[in-house]
Amino acid sequence: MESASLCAAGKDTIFQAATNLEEAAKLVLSGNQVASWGSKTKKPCNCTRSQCLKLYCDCFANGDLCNNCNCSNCYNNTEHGLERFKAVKACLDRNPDAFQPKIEKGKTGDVTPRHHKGCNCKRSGCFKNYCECYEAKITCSSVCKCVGCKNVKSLDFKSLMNMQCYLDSRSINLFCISGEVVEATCACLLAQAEEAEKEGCSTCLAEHRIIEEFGKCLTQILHPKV
DNA sequence: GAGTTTGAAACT
DNA sequence: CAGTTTCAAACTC
Repeated sequence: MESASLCAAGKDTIFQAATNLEEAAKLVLSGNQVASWGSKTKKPCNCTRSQCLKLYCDCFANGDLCNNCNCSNCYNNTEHGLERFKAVKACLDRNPDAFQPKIEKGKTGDVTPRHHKGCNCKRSGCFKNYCECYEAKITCSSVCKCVGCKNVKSLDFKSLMNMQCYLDSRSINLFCISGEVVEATCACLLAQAEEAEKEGCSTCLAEHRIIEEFGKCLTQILHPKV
């Protein structure tokens, strides 16, 4: 029984290693093609210490060879194929998804792309290019572990005016919603925030839940009987 | 352009 | 797996 499971585990390990090796070979080959074609326009890197063989290097992380970069002591080229292959394999051993795109398209029917791993920003508020989500021009999601996130969906003035046009057609004035309604809405949002805090949700997730709650409140205002 | 800040990746 | 270090890009002055 135990030896059987050990055997299965061994098989898995070998299979994973083989997969990584195959993936590494593919990446090395694709990199060679990019270098020889030289057609792909990409941002040049400026690496000095990583030899462009670690994921710190954008070229390497994207599976590209360095081409017209400003890097020094670069090994991410055809002359150092073996070193590059070893580096790719080492990355894949650490993380089999290391060379997968970080931004995944939303599931079928969901048009919102999101960061695969999410960000971990603490000081930028996810509102500067330090944040991988912000840099990719997408909002943070529930997979993010960021603190003080400002990179969330928000209503802009145009959306608000469009909403008012819709409400006008129904003789509802968004800007004249009674104090009672505002108070009730705030109470709902506060309750949602407290619940999120009690459940230990991340700031980002809590914000998402509050926004969702706000959406529900708006629906209630527009369709009081629903 | 030099120095600082930032967060991902790598390392321990 | 958490804490620390290294790294290169983003940012500020």
